Amino acid sequence: MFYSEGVHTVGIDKVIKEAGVAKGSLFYNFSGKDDLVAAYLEGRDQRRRDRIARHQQGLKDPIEKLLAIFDALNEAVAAPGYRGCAFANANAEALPGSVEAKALRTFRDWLADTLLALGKEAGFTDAADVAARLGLLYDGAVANSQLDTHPDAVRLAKELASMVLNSSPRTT
Amino acid sequence: MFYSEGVHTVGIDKVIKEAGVAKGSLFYNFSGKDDLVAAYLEGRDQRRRDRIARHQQGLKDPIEKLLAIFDALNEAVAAPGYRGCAFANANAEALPGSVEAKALRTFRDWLADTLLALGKEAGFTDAADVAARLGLLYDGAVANSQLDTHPDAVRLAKELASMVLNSSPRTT
DNA sequence: CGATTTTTAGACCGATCTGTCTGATAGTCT
DNA sequence: AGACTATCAGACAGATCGGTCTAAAAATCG
Repeated sequence: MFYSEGVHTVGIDKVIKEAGVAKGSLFYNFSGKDDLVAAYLEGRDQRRRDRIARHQQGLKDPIEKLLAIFDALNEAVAAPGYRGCAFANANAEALPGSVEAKALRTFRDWLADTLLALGKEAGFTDAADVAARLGLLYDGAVANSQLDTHPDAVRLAKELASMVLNSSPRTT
Repeated sequence: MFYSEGVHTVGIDKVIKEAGVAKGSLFYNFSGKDDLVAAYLEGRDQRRRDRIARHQQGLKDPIEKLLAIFDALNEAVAAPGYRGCAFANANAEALPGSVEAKALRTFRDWLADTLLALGKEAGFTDAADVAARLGLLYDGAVANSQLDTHPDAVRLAKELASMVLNSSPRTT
């Protein structure tokens, strides 16, 4: 519900009704709504990383691993009810320092690190630049899929990513 | 305030206090908060289109006009307090059919139409494909700038856009 | 079994939300 | 001047918000 309707829009009462649980139980297990939202976002983060790892499984070539990230995204986008990046959405109306902002930062940093590490592993002369370009394409695919419900956005992004990877100079 | 703090976060009372206006006056001029939000988003839409038009001013070549869109974006991103696309942010926690959703659709449709029209004007064999790629890069630049505060995202996107434009087949 | 933990339904709290209403005041027209 | 339009400050309403509390029931565990 937080994902499909928005963190602000969904109140505690809606949550307990949907979960079929007493209000007291919720606050017995979570210190407050912030805590609940943090748990929601942590779950999202974990599942997203798992999905990427699953699509990278068995691949040796770091370039293929980079491209597999787009395959993982493609799976997510194709899922019914896709509404874009949960972290970006939650952050859109959250204040700096909020749990939403922290969750966003956690994922973004992980993504940037992952792209950079794979770029280095692949031997790109300017791995940071390659990582930045891929990150841009990733974000573009996410946003475009959400805002225009364009089914080909991810495929297009992967295509452009291939182009970037093929045209960037490597030491090896 | 709607832009920097979020539509849901900012209440009527905050608005009238900041505007130095009486509550009655606000509801005398606007039928409700939705109406106020709609006006806010319409203003954003107008200013964004104006900014793009300004950057395209004097240019004849449709390809240069396409690239000028990224220049306009660059100006917006560089402005202090940039927090991404106002429509996307407002829509992140809005329900389908809301004024936020309508405003988003209006701008997105305009952007898609504009890209397609310029692509056709430039004589691309597959103008729809070119427009889709540019849209993807545009969205990527917006999202990346917002989520990572990456100052070079727009420049990078324009560079990739140039690559796309140069490598796409044209009839003329 | 007894002791402890967890869940239950729902009343209740104070704060905040959008929106209304009042009655006076000010500005703008002909 | 007179009629109309707009603004004012702020009390008020009804709903909803996150969160607390109670007292009983249920589940868990040594």
